[in-house]
Amino acid sequence: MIKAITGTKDILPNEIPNWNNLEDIVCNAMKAFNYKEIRTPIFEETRLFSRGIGEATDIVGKEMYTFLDRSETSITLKPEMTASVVRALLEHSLDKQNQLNKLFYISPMFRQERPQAGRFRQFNQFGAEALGSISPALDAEMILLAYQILKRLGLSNFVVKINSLGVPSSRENYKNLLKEYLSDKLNDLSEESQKRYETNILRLFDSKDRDDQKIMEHAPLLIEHLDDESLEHFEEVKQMLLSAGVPFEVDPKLVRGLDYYTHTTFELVSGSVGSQSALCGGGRYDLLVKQLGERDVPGVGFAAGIERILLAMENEKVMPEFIPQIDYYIVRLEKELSKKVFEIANNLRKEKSVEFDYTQRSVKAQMREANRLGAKKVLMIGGSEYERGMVVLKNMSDGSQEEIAIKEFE
RNA sequence: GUGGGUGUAGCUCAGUCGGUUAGAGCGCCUGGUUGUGGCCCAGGAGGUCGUGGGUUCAAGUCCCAUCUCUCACCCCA
Repeated sequence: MIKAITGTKDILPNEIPNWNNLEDIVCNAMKAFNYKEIRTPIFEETRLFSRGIGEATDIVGKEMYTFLDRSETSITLKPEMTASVVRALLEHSLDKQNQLNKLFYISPMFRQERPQAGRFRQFNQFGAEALGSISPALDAEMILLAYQILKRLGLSNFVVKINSLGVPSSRENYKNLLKEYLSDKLNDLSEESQKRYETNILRLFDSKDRDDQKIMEHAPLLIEHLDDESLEHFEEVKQMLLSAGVPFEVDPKLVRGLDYYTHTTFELVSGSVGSQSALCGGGRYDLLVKQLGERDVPGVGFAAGIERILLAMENEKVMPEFIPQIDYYIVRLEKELSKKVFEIANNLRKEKSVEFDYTQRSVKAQMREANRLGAKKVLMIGGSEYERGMVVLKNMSDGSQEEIAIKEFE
């Protein structure tokens, strides 16, 4: 039997209402904050991601679905959306048409990792990007937006973590400080962390190695060595979150894996899913656009994992229940009336949802099916009523029925 | 890429110290009088026990391999 590729999933009809519900809530929230939807291709030239996300990141280094097409161009299925959105912005000069572009998306992404709870190779994200302003109000808005969406979906068991990475100049100073602190402890670090000491020293804070954590516990923190401008930016973000009533905690060790972040980074972390607990992550990226084009456009954004959110909703038992319903089921008493049923059904279908039996089942079986489908009303065609030009209309909720002229349905 | 667990009906699972026709619940189908659902009752369909080897008189059960799914590491949404 041919099966879906490892790490991919079919979303079956009975799950679709949950997806539609989530997408509706996302779209409505985005609309409320005046974000406009954007859709970009599923694949891009590989160098968009290698340049945009960063060669040293895990995503680019070992997780991308990359292949050569027939003209030998290196193609990659998008592992995240920010680089694509920025590409589209520059390609169509949206940044010149509007000073500020507030965009959102809902789209599948692809990463070749080992699947586990809350992690898939094809997964869906919704997210938002605001391009064109350095205002901390937008950093706060992103966090508020993500927070509100999760709340509207019914989730409560999650926390908002924020941090600031400052600007590159203050970060460089800090990195040197950190290197100095670690210089005599290098041999005590795990192998992985020793590598990161060279490639991306900030990520040492992420290490789950006990000994590493012990060492890092006393390390100087970036947030204590920010320049004044970065501090002020961060302070304003926090003030606005407070005034918006968004509870948050500052996590100085929150260092995100993508190269392009500056200033604010944040995560919304659930306590209701497995170890893949980040429902949503994002931050400010004032340098990315320049890296991909010649123009200098600041930006801030977030991405949220739909599968993880649905999983959290299930575990928190806040998934709304959707009971299937149709307006009419048409029961045919004599099988010679099949053509009549077909005609009436299609008339009703101009306005209502209608179903009928396509096989030759008994009246009892048809009624059972009507009940199974959640039909509000059953139209019975045939017998003496039909000869008098009437049909029986049965109300399935209370079992009452009445005769109505068949003309009403023709 | 590394490690642990798992695989029996459409679904959730039981199956004893290896022993004869492999079970349950749910779901599905049919029926419980001539043309009526939900509840109840009766009956029915549906399984090469993941796959391939091996041990044995005998394997769903033991051993090996392989695949699958799954959880965790890693990383992230």
